Amino acid sequence: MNKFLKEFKDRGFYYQCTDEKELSNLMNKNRIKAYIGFDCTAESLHVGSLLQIMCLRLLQKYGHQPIILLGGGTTRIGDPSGKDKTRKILEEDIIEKNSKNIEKILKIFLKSNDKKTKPIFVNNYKWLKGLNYISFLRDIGKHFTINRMLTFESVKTRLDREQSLSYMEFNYMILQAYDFLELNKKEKCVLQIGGSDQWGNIVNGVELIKRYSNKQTFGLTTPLITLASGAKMGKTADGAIWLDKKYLSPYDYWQFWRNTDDRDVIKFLKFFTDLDISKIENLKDNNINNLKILLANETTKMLHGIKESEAAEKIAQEVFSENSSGSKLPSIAIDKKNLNIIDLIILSKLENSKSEIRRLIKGNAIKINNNLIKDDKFLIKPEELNESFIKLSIGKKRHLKIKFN
RNA sequence: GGAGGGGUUCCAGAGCGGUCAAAUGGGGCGGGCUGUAAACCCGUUGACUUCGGUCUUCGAAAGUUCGAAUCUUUCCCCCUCCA
Repeated sequence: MNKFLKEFKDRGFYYQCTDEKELSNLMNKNRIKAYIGFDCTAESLHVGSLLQIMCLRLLQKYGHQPIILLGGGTTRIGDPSGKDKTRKILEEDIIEKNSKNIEKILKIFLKSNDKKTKPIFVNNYKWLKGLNYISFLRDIGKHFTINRMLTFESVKTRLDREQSLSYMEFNYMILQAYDFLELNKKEKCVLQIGGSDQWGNIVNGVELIKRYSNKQTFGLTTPLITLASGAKMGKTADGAIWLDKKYLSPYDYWQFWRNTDDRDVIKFLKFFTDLDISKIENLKDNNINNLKILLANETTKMLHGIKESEAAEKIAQEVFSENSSGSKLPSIAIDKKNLNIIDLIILSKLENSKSEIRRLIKGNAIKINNNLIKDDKFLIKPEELNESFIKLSIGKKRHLKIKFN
């Protein structure tokens, strides 16, 4: 089997392929170009897209060239796959802004120094915006039958549940197929990779190219990542795990990985780090917490760089060691004056509801310099402190250094 | 075009004139156990409070009433069925 495909499988990326054997042959013979599409609905990417990004990296590793298709055009329509409702349509300028931001994130993950594997960024708005309706119907539309389109999962679920599916959304799959055709013509792209929910859309593209230009192309999908807990990857109550400092700090990103469920750790090491498969296999018996730290370090390093990753690990050590002074913790500065505990926490912005703070105090959650605060009228007198700062703790995980000016 | 059903606190979902800041479950938060895991147990989950209470919430507005999430009217939005 082709080396790329072998590792693709070993790491657990593989779900389905339109013609694995032929693809393997082709990839053995040639460097190929493969693409993954990213839609521009959100202002940034989150860990939900990380597996696709790892696929792109893997392509580069084996000398193939990734194409990133930014769905500037298709986002204007909205993919009905996996959605039970029509999404609200975004403003044009927001889509443009989103696509630029997404491109920036992807560039962090992909190497650009080798000309042969340098990522190619394209935006399908470029070719979709100027499509002529009549000629599109004649050239492209004739290759699709409604009979078949109705059998696709994305369409079927909507119809089965008698949820409306607009004609606009119904066309999404044709446009995505057309994207592949366009990339095949312009860039000689022969492979589309995507999540398993994209299978239908990808197959459409492969078939369109077959009918339109009588060329063989391929589709490859990755599995939907399911967590041991059954939850969706990367979604927490606070929101998505963003791959952007602006929306999620490197420390919080590090913590996300550090808190991985035991049962998911090995899987994630294979998915989301560059560590050799054989090495990961050997690591299996190590202390699970050390593996989680390794996972957190590797993933954070890849996105935010080694410095941020090391800093995050150090902060974590501070935060979770029982009697630390908190010297390395994030800090804020406030004016030197007597403050009661509730006002102090409000100023720290760790909480913004006084009722909630009172509840936390009742629940034994608040500590100053590792001492439990029981009284919600507790007064902090900066003048009487030995140090120029205090460590404020809420629960076990939130700590802050407060300096008095 | 006709006939019904519904919009409740983060989510699902009870309540259908006072005892409702609103059952129950999920999620969140905090505590316990532990390993920053899972499972489990306990507490908590609108805001403010001098801890007595006070104020603001049940799609929107107006009204009936001593008193409305609960009744009436109008409006907006969802859904189901029939043609």
